[in-house]
Amino acid sequence: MSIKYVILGYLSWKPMTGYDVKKLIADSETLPWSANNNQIYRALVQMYKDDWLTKNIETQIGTPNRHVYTITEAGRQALKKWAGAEPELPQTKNAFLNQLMWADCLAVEEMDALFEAYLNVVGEKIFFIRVQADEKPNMPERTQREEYIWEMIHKNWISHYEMELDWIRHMRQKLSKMQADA
Amino acid sequence: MSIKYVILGYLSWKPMTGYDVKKLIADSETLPWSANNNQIYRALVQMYKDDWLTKNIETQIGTPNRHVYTITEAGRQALKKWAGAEPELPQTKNAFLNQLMWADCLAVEEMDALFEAYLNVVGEKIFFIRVQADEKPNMPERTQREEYIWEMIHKNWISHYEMELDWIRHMRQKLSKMQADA
DNA sequence: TTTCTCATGTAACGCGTTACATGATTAC
DNA sequence: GTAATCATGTAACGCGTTACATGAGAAA
Repeated sequence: MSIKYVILGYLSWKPMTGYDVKKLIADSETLPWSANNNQIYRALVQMYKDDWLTKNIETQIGTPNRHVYTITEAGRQALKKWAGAEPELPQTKNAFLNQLMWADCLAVEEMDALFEAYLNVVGEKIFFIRVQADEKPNMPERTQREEYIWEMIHKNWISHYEMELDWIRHMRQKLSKMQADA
Repeated sequence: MSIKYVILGYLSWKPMTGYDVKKLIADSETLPWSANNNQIYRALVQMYKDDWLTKNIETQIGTPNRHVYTITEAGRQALKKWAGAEPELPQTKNAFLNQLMWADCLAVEEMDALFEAYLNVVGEKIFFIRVQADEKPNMPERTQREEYIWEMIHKNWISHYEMELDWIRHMRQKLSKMQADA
């Protein structure tokens, strides 16, 4: 997967500068990038060279000039092609599961503290995803279908993390029962 | 997260060569590494230098000598420390969700094909995780607790992917209904 | 005869991250 | 007076990947 298409996607809403795109990516609680300049500005330059974007430089005094990029027809076609491409598996790195693999050396209280800590980080994440959904950026007019899709993407993330919570709670209960029985 | 601790974890079962560890990682359907030599052999050398491992070289004729690594007490302590460390959020890169964000340009049949394809890749993944669970590697004797934990890790992955399936099916149905109503 | 297993390692490269650099304006 | 916002970009680095390199013995 490439961040290129995410940038291109946002530019399909309206012309923007790298700085604008950066903010959109940074504000997202679910996009898997930290919105660093290095990637975004390079990607814009590359897509400009590939004629996926046109550039309009607005000269300013004091601050750096704004490089406003606009998606071209070729850009829209590249985006569409990518949107319909063969889907990949989601790739999850769950360090917590790897910790658990070797966690049997921990005492009962230590493991319980680990569960508690995991509940906290996941719970917080859910909270922030919900907050972000309420503070939606300026979106263009959208079809009913697109609105539904975005809602479902949001639900996908929420379900993902809530499953973690249920899973941990279930495990914790079972383990404390095993402990009590022994 | 570091692959170091996964290697260390396997070595806590029994002494092994890099080649052995590589196979264990490669056979795993859920560990997020492709088991490449570059990482594994380097990690072993580094952990040996840090005195987390000792090395015993078994000379052979014809094939390269076997470098058998054994975990030390310092190694076990490092593993335990890591196992009890502050858990991180799982980091998921779901390219499919990013595709969907800009998929409204697709025709109804194209989007349906996309859903079908995603159902397939996720379904296959579930299948392979189940297969791998049946062909367990030679594991050491384990406590009841550890066995339960490993079972729950397995369930975590399965639930994760089955949630994807449910989610897609639900979405697909809803979208075809929206299509019919319009 | 070709492929697989055993067994070690290196080279080149891509993607992503943090931190650095500059500098005016506006808000607290 | 300090911090955030606007706005562009570069440098250094880490982690991970594929591919390369070698070479014997066993299996298909």
